[in-house]
Amino acid sequence: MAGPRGEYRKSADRRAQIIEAAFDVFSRGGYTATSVNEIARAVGMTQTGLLHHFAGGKLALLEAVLDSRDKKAENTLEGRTGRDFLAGLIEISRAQAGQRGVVQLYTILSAEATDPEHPAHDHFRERFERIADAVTAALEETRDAGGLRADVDPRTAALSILAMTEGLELLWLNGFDVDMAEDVRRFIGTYLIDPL
Amino acid sequence: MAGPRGEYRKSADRRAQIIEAAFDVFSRGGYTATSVNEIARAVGMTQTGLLHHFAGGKLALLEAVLDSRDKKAENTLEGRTGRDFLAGLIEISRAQAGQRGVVQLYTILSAEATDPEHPAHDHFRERFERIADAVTAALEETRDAGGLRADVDPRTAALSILAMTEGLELLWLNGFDVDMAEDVRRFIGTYLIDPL
DNA sequence: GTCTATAAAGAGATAGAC
DNA sequence: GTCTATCTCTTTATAGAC
Repeated sequence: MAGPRGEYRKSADRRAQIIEAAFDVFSRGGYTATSVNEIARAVGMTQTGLLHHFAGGKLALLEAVLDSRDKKAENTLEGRTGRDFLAGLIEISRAQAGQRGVVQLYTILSAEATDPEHPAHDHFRERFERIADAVTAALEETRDAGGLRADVDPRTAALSILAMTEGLELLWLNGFDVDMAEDVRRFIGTYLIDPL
Repeated sequence: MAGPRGEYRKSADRRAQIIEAAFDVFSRGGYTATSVNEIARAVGMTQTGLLHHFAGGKLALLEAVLDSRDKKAENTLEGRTGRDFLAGLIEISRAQAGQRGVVQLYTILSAEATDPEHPAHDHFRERFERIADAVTAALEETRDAGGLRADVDPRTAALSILAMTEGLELLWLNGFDVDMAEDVRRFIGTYLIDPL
């Protein structure tokens, strides 16, 4: 199973290179405020040359960027459950502090995609649902293992944890000196019998 | 001290009416994705007719909208301190649930204004600073009255409370069934000796 | 105070040459 | 695979009539 060669390989490389550049530019201005031409210039091409690689136009380009990033992020939590999964959330928060671009991309996009007319609206709603469900499951597993406080509703708690994470990112992006990982750790701890 | 009359009065009314419409439209798409023409149509004017009332163009219009909203919001917390101020935060969260427009305006704008190049960048940074300072002061007052847990740093806690509030708003806008006021109440409670 | 007309810039998309 | 050229639409802003 060797990778593509010759012309195909060249095209795939180019595509990856474009996605990388698009990620940078989208990260600064979100989707709407960013032009394809801006991305094309960043990668040393013209607008038309770039769009040749993305049949669905600007939107297909954004989706390619999001797919690429989502895949990278899923690995940290792969196969973890219960308290171990919750600890993974803290690790992710810690890693975020070194990745302003990713944080900014998702923060700006998930806010502008709040509008049901936004092309990425469904993508972000589903993404939040997926995360919320996974955290809920981890809290339920923790409860079954006797590690959750008695008065905690897993779903409500999961949404609060997600909210805290997103909110801290917003403040951090605005230049505030917050320790995202530590604050998340403390907050998750308020739901547990033994702190993390 | 009667208000303006005749022609002046008419102009001031028109201005207020435009600000109201601009608020609605900005609330749906943020600043960048919204055109002046869209707002003009909403108020039954042309783009040029509208801009006649706002010398600084589109940006002056946004600033007028934000000024108008900020003034309305300040009243709830006016003159309150300590635990009473913290209770005010919960009242505000409760009120938000009936004002999707305001929440959406501030959520989208504070995310897109994360970019230092954004015209409203300074406005939002300063707004967050102001809120963070006020909450920090309220927590310090609560500590001086013996109501704060011993290991709580007021500034860190204030930022977490602000983060939680913003994050809950984002989830709520995305259609999640969160009880913003209740979740904020519970979270502030984790810092206090007696819950609110 | 509001309009029409228009300028000047920039967007995304397509056709077709090489 | 990438380009130039071009279309069409939309943006903000200005000039000037009424």
